[in-house]
Amino acid sequence: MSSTIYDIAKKANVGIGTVSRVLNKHASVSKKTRKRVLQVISRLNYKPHPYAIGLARQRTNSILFTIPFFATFFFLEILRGIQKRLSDLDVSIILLGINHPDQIAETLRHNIHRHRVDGIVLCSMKIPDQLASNKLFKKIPMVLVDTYHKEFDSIAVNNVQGGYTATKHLLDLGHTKIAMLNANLRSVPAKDRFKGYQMAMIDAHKSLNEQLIQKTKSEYLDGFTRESGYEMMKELLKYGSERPTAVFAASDIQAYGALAAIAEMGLRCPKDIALIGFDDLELSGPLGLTSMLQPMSEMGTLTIDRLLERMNNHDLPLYHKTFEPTLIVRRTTLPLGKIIKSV
Amino acid sequence: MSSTIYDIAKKANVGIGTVSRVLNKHASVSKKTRKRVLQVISRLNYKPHPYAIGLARQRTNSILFTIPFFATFFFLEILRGIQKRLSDLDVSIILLGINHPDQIAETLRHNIHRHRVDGIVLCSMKIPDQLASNKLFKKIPMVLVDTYHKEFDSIAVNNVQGGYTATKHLLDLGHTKIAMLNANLRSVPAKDRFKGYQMAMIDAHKSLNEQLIQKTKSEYLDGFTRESGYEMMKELLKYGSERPTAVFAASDIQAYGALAAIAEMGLRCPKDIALIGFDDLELSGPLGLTSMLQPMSEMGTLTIDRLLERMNNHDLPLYHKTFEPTLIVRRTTLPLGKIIKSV
DNA sequence: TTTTTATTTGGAAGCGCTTCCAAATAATCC
DNA sequence: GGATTATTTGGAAGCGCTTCCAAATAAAAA
Repeated sequence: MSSTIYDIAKKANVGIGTVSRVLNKHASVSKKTRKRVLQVISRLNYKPHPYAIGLARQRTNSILFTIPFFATFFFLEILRGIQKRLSDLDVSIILLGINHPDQIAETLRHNIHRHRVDGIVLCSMKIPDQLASNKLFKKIPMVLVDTYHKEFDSIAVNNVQGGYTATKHLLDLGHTKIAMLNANLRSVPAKDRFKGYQMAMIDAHKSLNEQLIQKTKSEYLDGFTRESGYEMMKELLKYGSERPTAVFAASDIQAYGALAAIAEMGLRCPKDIALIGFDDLELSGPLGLTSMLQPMSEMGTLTIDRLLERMNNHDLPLYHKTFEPTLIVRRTTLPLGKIIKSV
Repeated sequence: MSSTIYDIAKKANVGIGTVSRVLNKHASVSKKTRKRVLQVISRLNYKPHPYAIGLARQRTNSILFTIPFFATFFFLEILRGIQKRLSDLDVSIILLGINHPDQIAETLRHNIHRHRVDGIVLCSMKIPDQLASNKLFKKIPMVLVDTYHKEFDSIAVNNVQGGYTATKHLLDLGHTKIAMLNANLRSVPAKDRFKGYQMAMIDAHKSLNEQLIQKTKSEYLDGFTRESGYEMMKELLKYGSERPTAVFAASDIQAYGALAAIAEMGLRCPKDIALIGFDDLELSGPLGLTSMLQPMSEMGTLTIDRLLERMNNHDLPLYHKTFEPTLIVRRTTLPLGKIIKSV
């Protein structure tokens, strides 16, 4: 049906080797023949068969994009950055959601063999040392995103700093009873943001009140869900007059749930409770939620650049890049007195 | 590096044909040899090379998932349904965003050749007759989602009915000055929802006030954006006391923008203005937005089922399925007097 | 037992490319 | 001019599978 390299060779009166050389921009083809071949190629609207290339070159031109569970906004943004970079390169992405952290090594191994990927992007999951020492993972190029291990390239956000900045922002507004709505601590970002919260509180000589530190009960998505935020906020509001005056949510999506819980009790942000999230999702603007911005799309493109470099040269020195999140102040943490009308 | 079918054949003392037959569950292999081969396969942790299979079978096991522009929530939900169905089948999805409707035919043609996909899913775009009559598209299995053309299989939502139901809901609440915030009419769903609006108004013997019918000025995403909804709502609010008492937005995302515009003017939903959206996105619950629910994930799985069937048998009769959207009533259209506290 | 028929098996050819080596051609030097 | 070297070219072999046909084996019939 489609034309092949043989058709091109015949029509252009050259050998298949020459056609291949033209396609791959090898130097040793005379200008004249190159032009002739290119003409035939465009006349027949010829496109090389990606699988044949993959088979012959012993590469699949595909990478494994691995995330915990399935699509949340954060990963979609990263993915968008990755796709932007990859669309020119004929590299395809195989999406892999990992259900349980214990299965990382086994699931990865299985999919590496099954899809014969050339490289791996691994998001937000703690890397067990046992995995790092496995020879299979020494051989295949891998870049970590939003997590860290000393033996692999990594692109991350400084979540500790972000947690610190967020908490500091609340402290600066004069709050002292500051609660945190956290996610499951097996999630690296959750743990780090919590660490930042603790550090900021300690630096400000505030006591860490266990009552104000909410832990998610949900397994699903590591607790990075609206429902989880809603539940935890409900808990905090049960304290009545003892309730916190400010809340740091480990993610915007949880903050959305918290907003709903607050509104349901007839309370207002920031008059009754100040609220800050993390991620700066698209809807945080319209909702007026203060948040910590992460350059997710940029992280995605950088990830691919790095992975491609490593695929080309396996012996590159390790690379670790950390982005600093930026505080975006909106209605939910306006200083009292400056409050504008809310939705 | 990885083992091949030859390695398996040698270790199991059979020919490569037999190994292939075992892998593909062909009948004519004796139980004894089958067992022996399977043992070797699992001992060597052998996985067939997907590209070699694709090359030999003359299929790529991939489909093209085509959407206008890039990822909005609606497509993500459809995609989720599709992935659920496809994960078992070793079929991969190539995502393709089309920037301008005029380019559909050309972009599709280019990508069909380039990726050699086995099938196509095409979302929400009007199919030019010129495309339908093209022989390339007669040959390759294709399923339309959220749009219709008599010569292709299609899975759609009854947007006319949805628009009608939404408008009727507002009419039943006693509103007479009902505005519509629309998207670009080249979008099939936008046009149909508008048609439903018109029909409901006419059936209720209400006049169609041109002033109350807002058309998007935005090209981006066909105007299915928060910004567009915000702008259009602003326009409506300029009418002062002449402003509508109820608004039907062509999508939830536009309704979110409208909500912001309403709040900004110090008005409240539903006290001052009742509002209904379309899509029932995840955040419409927490925001209390009344909306029309579409079974998107279900549409996705059905789409794939249908596409696979057609890939297996090209001569199947045409199939058209229409889902009815469901009205989900929330705060923004509560009858006056029943209003609960808002965010 | 021998023939006939049904079941199982082996492996060559082919899918569309890349890559390598040897051969053909062109350019340079004496 | 011929000898030498550099550039360009053709195409066989191989990537890991499927598929088909012919051959081997087993089962059934005579």
